[in-house]
Amino acid sequence: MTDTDFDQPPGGTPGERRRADPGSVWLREEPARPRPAPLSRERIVDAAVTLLDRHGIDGLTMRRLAQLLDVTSTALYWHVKTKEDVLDLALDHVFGDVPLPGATDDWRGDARTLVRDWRAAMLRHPWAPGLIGRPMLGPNVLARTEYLQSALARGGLSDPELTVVTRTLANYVIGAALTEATWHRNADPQARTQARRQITANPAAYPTLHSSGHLDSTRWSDDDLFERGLDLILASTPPPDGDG
Amino acid sequence: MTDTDFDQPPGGTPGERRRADPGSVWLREEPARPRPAPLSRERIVDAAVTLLDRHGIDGLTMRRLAQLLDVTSTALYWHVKTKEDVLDLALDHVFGDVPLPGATDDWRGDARTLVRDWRAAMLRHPWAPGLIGRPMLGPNVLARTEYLQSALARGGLSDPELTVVTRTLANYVIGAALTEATWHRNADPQARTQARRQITANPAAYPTLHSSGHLDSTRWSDDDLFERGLDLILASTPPPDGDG
DNA sequence: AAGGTAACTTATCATTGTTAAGTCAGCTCC
DNA sequence: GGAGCTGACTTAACAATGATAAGTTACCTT
Repeated sequence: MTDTDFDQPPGGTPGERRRADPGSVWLREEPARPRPAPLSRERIVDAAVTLLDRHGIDGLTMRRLAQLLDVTSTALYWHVKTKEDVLDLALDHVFGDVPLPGATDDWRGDARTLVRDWRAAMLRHPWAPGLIGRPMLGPNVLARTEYLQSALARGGLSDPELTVVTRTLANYVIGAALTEATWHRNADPQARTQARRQITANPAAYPTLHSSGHLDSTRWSDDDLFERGLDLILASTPPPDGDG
Repeated sequence: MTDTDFDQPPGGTPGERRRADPGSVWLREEPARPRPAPLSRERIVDAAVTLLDRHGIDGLTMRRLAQLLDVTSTALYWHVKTKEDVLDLALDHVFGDVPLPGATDDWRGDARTLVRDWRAAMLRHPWAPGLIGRPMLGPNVLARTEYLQSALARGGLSDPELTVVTRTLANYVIGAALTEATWHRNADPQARTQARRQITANPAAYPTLHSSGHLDSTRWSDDDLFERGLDLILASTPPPDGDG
């Protein structure tokens, strides 16, 4: 919490347009940037993401956000109706980072790449998974889901299985990102080790977890586990010569 | 938000031990319950769950919680260190509701039952999935994970696959509960239909989603889809005569 | 009866999201 | 070219919230 970027020395606020007492004309600097940048909704979202990345979900307050933009907090409400709007926009912004490459012959590879990037985007902004829990209907999300499902459709999936696999993949990536981000967010890299101690402490209560090295990040890499889980789901898709 | 159980008429607070001005002895009711119930950590958690079920995550404030227990808000801090503690305990409480039946011969059925109940417990308390995002290390969670993994181990899974399948199932159920609870929480049953309109509105942008009836709850039942997704993951486990 | 301590209550804060009302530049319109 | 409108802010202020510090009371022990 003791960080820069707010709590700046009260004498400062560098290149701003403070009203103050005018004094002599000669001492007044010419209004080089009387309106440095018009403060758009986009700039607000960018700043919000920056702040969220730096200080987590609790670190985003309207006042800090405003301060980062060199504006009063109430100015934000001109461009945005509520703080929840900011969060919604920030979340959608994250999904916009997931690339939508062109479809190739390898439909399975296309699906895998999308899901992989999906997870990566969320892990780059560990606060994002925690925000899922409101209707994710941004055009960015829908577009990615469309891409995913169309790839699966190219693979021969149809009617009920198509929806099942699409949803399963989506649920899988959300769940994985959410749990991984939880560890990621506790900046303390020892947090997980500490957690694991709970299991190693009494192996009698958790015999299987103990011997399988559950939560043991030295034994299992999250990336590997995710990829293998992905294989597991995609492997169940019909072989190339499926009917339909 | 205009609901009962707070906003009770200011004259009321029925059977409480208000100090007030003593007045005549005869008018004072005898102290039938001077300490109605000692207010344990358990009672706090129970009340918190009640409040969360009724008013969602934003409806839980320390003051309302206290009011429901007929106590001042600061009294809670004697039994609990912070509000986050209350949330952690409430979340763990939910997982405690997932039954842990004895292991049967049908290990696949055991795993399926556990995961199914896991999801059901979260959907019974739609605020719960939103709270995942803190180190879920309560003994209840660990016990259920142990049960799940031991069932899979009985099925012949070992070393890397065991961890992969366990995690995949956990991620799947978390993701499913989270997204489903999102719809569930918007009490408006039309919300989803309204959301779907976004797809049906321009089928050109979302051809596959459109023709597959994505989000169409009249076409797909969430329960069915979940069960099929579960089949999909469990089907990839080795056949009965696998090596090991 | 004395004293100690568990279990509260009464005051009180700082922080937060948000609204209402003022200000001020730049533009249009007569 | 001044009047007035409006977009884009600022200043002031509020109610709600999580939390702390300092009382206060009931009960239990000695």
